[in-house]
Amino acid sequence: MRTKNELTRKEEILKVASRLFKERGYSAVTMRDLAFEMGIKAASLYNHITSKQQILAEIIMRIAQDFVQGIEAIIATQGSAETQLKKVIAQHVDLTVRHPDGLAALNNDWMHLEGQLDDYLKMRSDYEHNFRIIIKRGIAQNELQIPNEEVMLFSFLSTLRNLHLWISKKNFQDTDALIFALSEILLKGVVVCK
Amino acid sequence: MRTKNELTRKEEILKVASRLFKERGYSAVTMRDLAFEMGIKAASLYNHITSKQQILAEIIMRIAQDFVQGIEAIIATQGSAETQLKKVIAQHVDLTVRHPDGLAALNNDWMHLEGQLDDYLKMRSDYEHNFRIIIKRGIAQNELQIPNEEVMLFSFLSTLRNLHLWISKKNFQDTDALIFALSEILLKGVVVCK
DNA sequence: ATATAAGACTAACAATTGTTAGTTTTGGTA
DNA sequence: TACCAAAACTAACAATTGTTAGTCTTATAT
Repeated sequence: MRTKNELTRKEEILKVASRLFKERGYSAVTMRDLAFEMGIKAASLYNHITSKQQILAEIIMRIAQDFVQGIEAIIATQGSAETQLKKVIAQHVDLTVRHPDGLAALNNDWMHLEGQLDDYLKMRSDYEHNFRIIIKRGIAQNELQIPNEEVMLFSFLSTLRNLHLWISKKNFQDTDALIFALSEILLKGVVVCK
Repeated sequence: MRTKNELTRKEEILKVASRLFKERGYSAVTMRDLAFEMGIKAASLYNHITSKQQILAEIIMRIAQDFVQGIEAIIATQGSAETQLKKVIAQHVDLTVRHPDGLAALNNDWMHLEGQLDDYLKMRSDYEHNFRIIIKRGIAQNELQIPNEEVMLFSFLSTLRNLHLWISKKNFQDTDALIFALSEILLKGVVVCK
């Protein structure tokens, strides 16, 4: 029971911390804020975690790992570039649905990582590298038609990285519908095809 | 000369503050950090500004006003929905080029506004309201073909709001080229039209 | 040259920060 | 029941926070 409860309580802290980091940002959340939301005193947090910094690192690095592993799996499949891009979109939606608050922290507070900042930056550039591979293959095979690869990468990632602002909001119901709409809008645009 | 210098010095503070807020976020920047970057002591800042909070508010509200006024002017023109959307894109690029750091602060730190938070939120929802008007008109006139209006709004705004991450970066040269590429990608998508 | 005011400075404040040490409470197991 | 460890507590710390009060410096306009 020791191990099980320890994990549970620590996970609870990470969950509450994610929400607070999303609402106010890492720097504006104090250990006393976090403790209050947990219904305990600040000093008690340290029975479960070792530092505020560790909380942030754990929230961010777990999710970052999921993304990197995910896109590597997608690259390994044999689909067309369009199919792979749809899978990337679906992965972003899926991970955002599962960790909406954590993704906000990842997006907004990664620069407050200390010991693991370099690791994070490496993972991010690996991810973008794999994204570019998909794009380049699509262009080479005449599947994609893009005026500027980097602008496309930026545009896609801007939308996908901010999904947490949309999900965990008022009228979000259907994951599959969101994936479909996003795929259509990102891949096929919005103006009527002439 | 009094007024002129006062403005200049204060503007200098706002400019340096914008950069620091972009790099670390409002809460993580101390008045001593800001003063150090200005080459003076923290207390001296208060000869030019009244509080840290006022710095943030001034940075954000000025830019927010530009956006609201800009989209109202665009709505007032007679162009097609596609033309108006291109103007919205161009406006985002233009304002981001002029205030890249300020836009980061606006995006990331608006929740730390105190007295003017409600004003800001009203301006943001006004802006989105006007954006929706353009979209709805385009749909009504069969110019736009969209599976989900709200997802399209979200996708556009995610990209446009994060332009500061792209601009003020390595290889950015040509504003017009960026506007063109963004318009193509956002409006016409990336897959080859069948 | 001198008056003036803009704008820098030093020193200090009360509050808040993350964290530690040491102690008590709690609840399940022997 | 007695024990034990998990997990809460109180109290305190050194550092840092935004800000104020009061003083000195500097440069320009008379």
